[in-house]
Amino acid sequence: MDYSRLAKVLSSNGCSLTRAREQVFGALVDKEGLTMNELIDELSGKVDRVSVYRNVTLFEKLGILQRISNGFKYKVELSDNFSSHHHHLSCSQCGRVINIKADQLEGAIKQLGKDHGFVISGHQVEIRGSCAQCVHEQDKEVG
Amino acid sequence: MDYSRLAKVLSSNGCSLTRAREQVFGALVDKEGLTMNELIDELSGKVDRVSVYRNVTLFEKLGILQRISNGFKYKVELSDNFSSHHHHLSCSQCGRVINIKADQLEGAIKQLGKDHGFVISGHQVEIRGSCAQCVHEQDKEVG
DNA sequence: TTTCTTGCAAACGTTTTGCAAGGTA
DNA sequence: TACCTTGCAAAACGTTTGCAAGAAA
Repeated sequence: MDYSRLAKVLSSNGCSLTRAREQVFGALVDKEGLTMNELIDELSGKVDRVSVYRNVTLFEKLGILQRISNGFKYKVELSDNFSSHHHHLSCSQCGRVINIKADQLEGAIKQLGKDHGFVISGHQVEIRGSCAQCVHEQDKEVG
Repeated sequence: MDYSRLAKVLSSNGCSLTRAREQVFGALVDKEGLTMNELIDELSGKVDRVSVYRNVTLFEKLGILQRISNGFKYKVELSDNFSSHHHHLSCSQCGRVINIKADQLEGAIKQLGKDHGFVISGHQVEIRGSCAQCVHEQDKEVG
């Protein structure tokens, strides 16, 4: 695992790359968003839940990760700096959050800000429904 | 206050229009979204917080109200059946959630579902930033 | 050494559950 | 009567705080 970019962001903010931070970061690399509980479970025995919370908060402040809406809970995932800007399809059946590119949305959102004199600092699009896989499973059951 | 449509939805689902439900519904009419605490405070002395929660849950199930993301908390507002479909500008400074129409987004979102074989049941767009009023206040302070 | 981090325990705010009493049909 | 609904108390979560011990510079 390459922690050099992480280490750089941390050290330039007066923080060090500790074992716990490596663990939290490592648990998020190449993953779709995780709930706090999933993240805590995955790190259980390795990092205390309190440290998970503290480092998630820190990482968010440093722009290392972001929270994404998932129903009325949230999930965490590495931020655009460590992955790339995208939006989410939330499957209500299996709970997956699928990352998608959505260039068309970006323009429409910028325009809305302009129309309403609103200075946009960020946005989030959550599309709820059933993913292709769950729809497929259902079709099999019914058919 | 006209509760006839509310009564109709309730009774067609085997529920009655009680005093508490009138109160909860009434507190939401013609309002931008409220947090649970705001709603509970507004009904304090009139409806117990537990009943507020229970009826919010019921109303959501019956499509009477919807929860909207606000940061990683949520607010509640009457659903599209009792108001009209719209999206939200969340001001991070004053906390207001401003309702907007966003026709351009609707098409883009539908298309995304198609592209990914995803059956959309609902969507939510949250645009965070500073509302015109807060930006204006700030300009005054600085200038 | 000095400062940053961690783990544990305990506090907190939000939401849910159990239950007996009060309404409604 | 039979069922719904409410309020209260208490439990269950998710998250944060205080503090003393452990790691990093």
